[in-house]
Amino acid sequence: MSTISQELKLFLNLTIIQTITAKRFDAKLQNHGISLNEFMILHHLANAQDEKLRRTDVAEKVGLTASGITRMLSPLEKLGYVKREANSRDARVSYVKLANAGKKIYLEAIATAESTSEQLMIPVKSKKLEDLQRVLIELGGTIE
Amino acid sequence: MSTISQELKLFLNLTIIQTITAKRFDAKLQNHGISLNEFMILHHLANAQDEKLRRTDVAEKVGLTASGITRMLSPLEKLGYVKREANSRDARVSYVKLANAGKKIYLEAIATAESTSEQLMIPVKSKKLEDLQRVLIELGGTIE
DNA sequence: GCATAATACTTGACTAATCAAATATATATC
DNA sequence: GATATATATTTGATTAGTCAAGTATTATGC
Repeated sequence: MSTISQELKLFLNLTIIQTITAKRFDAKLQNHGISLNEFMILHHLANAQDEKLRRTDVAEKVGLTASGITRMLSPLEKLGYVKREANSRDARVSYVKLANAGKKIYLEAIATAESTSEQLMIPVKSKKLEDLQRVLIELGGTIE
Repeated sequence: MSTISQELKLFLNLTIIQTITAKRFDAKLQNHGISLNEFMILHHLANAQDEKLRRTDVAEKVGLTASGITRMLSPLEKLGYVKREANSRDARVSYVKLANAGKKIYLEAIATAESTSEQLMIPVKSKKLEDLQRVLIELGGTIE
């Protein structure tokens, strides 16, 4: 049996935990018609200056490529959750701005997100975050 | 600005950290021609009794669906990294068994995986895992 | 021991993302 | 101020996975 380092175990567990918890989270958010990544975009917009961000900044904040962001934003625009805004100083840039409908959905989804993450993180709370590896195991990590 | 709980922040950071680190990890493993999830399958097989597992067990261990596992294993079989084995007691079950070529690749990839995870987890080590949220921020979490 | 339900796996249709290339604009250099 | 390089975004082709349905087999209740 191969022995692997604590760091590698930790990383692998991070991976599987995220795979599993993201699915559960996503399923809950479907009640609001949005995905986890869409929720994350709305969150970043809601907390940004003027509730708007450049598309590359959105990409960086959610960890996707600019291309992926273009694809994700297109349906959100059609639904009227976000809108485009030009940058008067730089014509290459296109801002994404939170629209009213998007803000409404975001605020509704927050309640769901809070209760879901609370449920998911119960084991973390009880251990007071002191041992990440142990926590990851408790959350369902399969590498011990 | 909306205020969100520690648990939700933690979960969202877990998500983005994983998105980013998985990409880096995956890129490194490409030197061995395998993906992160393929590496994880080889790892579980290498550590299993008789170096074999049922397909559903593989699915559960890596957090994917049975369908996804079928699709992932197909190229690994073609490459001769894993092979099929029947279960004499239950004809529904098909074992996945680590083949020699697969073991070889796994052992080679381990070195890469170790050095990559070590690099990725440097901030974790230094903080001795005591504060997960702080660590996630240090790893690049964008929700503070 | 027969009908019903549960389990293991595969397949077709789809989706969310990637990458590489294309377009448009802005910045820097000489 | 012309040319080369860098940045912001979009698009076509591809990929890794999902879900729902289908097939085969096994387990359960009467």
